[in-house]
Amino acid sequence: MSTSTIVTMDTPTLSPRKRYAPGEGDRLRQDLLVAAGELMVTTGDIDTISLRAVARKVGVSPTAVYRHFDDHLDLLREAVDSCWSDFRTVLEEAAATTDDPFIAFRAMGDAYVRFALERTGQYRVLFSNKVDIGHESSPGLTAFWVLVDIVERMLAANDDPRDPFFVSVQVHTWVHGMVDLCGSHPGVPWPPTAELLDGLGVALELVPRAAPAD
Amino acid sequence: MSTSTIVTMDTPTLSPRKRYAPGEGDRLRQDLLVAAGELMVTTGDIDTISLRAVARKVGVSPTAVYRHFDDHLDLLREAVDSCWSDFRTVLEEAAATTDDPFIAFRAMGDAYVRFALERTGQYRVLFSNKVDIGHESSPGLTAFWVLVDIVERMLAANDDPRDPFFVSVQVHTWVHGMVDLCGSHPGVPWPPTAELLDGLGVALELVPRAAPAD
DNA sequence: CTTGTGAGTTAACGCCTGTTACGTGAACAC
DNA sequence: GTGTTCACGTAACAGGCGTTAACTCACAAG
Repeated sequence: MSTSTIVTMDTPTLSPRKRYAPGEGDRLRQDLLVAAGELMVTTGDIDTISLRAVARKVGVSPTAVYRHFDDHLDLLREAVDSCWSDFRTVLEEAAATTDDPFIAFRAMGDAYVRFALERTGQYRVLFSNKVDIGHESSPGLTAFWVLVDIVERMLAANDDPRDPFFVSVQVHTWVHGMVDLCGSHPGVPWPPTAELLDGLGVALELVPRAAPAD
Repeated sequence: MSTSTIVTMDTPTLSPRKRYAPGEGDRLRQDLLVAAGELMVTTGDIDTISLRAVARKVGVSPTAVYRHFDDHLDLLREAVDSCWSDFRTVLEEAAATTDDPFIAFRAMGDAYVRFALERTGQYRVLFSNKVDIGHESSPGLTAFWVLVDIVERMLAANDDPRDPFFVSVQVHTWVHGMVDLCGSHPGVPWPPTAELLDGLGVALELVPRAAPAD
């Protein structure tokens, strides 16, 4: 008999998985990336994600990975890239809902916080990535420039002479600190994130300037 | 012959290490903690620090660890504790150099940033620790209350009615975001940290209030 | 000189890992 | 029907890991 009852770590326990038809083998590639992304959610650490674990989650043998990726690192790199792409899309869509920079700013902040707190593991992989994946900064930077643009428009509306880049760095570092700290220390009685976001806008004067009393 | 030329991963390449004399075996315990701390500096991730790697760094066999620690997790937990203790000492000493809360605030901020940027790996272990070490929050909290005290005195000096705890959370989240982001993405052209710290004090109004023009 | 004993070491176990070489079986082309 | 090709699977490798059991060996006490 070729089938045994022994369940090793490599044999999936359920869903014997029909193999994809010839020509659409690239779908497995996508499945592997999704599985890697899901593993990030629970581990929050990229170098504890083994090639075998990803294959196991999809229900495929470890060697099947090599048909679609050069090696372990290549798989992880692509998975991180696709995660960056998700994150960027979320932020850009939130920012594009309105032309009012103040509203867009808050929408972007909310989206940022929601992503970071709902998909904490992935967020950690993106931002506390010590693995040298190569071009680590560029995918995140494109979303950052959207923020700089919004900040620029807010400052202009307020006749505020501050440097938009500097203020954007202030915004991003602060929001990152909030979500990273709250996400990693859930036991601490943090103030609600909405309140913290409000405080950020007030402290950095990124709210519509009140019309002077006439 | 009992000595072979084969260098396995467990045999140290240099310094055959004299064993400690009877009675002072506890010194190896300390050596192991120091070695674990040094590994944190380079890895920044606690669960890639293997028991064997720590033993290797000290120049001792893996099993020697078990004389001083229950198991792998016990070793890591003690190492993290000792790292927390270092960090707390640095902050408290910086804060205790003066009675002026505004000066103490800045000194504490500088010390925080310096620790985080010089010992990035250890800082990451302390604050992005997803391993459930048990009492994860308490050692850091004691240093946090020192901050709350300083903030309280600053607010009092300024007749500022804000909640010291809330403001302290704002301070800490922001500083954490700054050092975490700068530390993990060294390629980005960050503004100087001193400038960012200044901006933090200004934005959160944690500077001596200017005397009203008379 | 004998006898412990403290401070380690050696050998081995079972497991998980990335990676290679090779096999297999179904779908399509002709 | 035959052959090829695509989409995988099987078996095996070498090496790292935590952990256990048993051993060694210098030094101190009596």
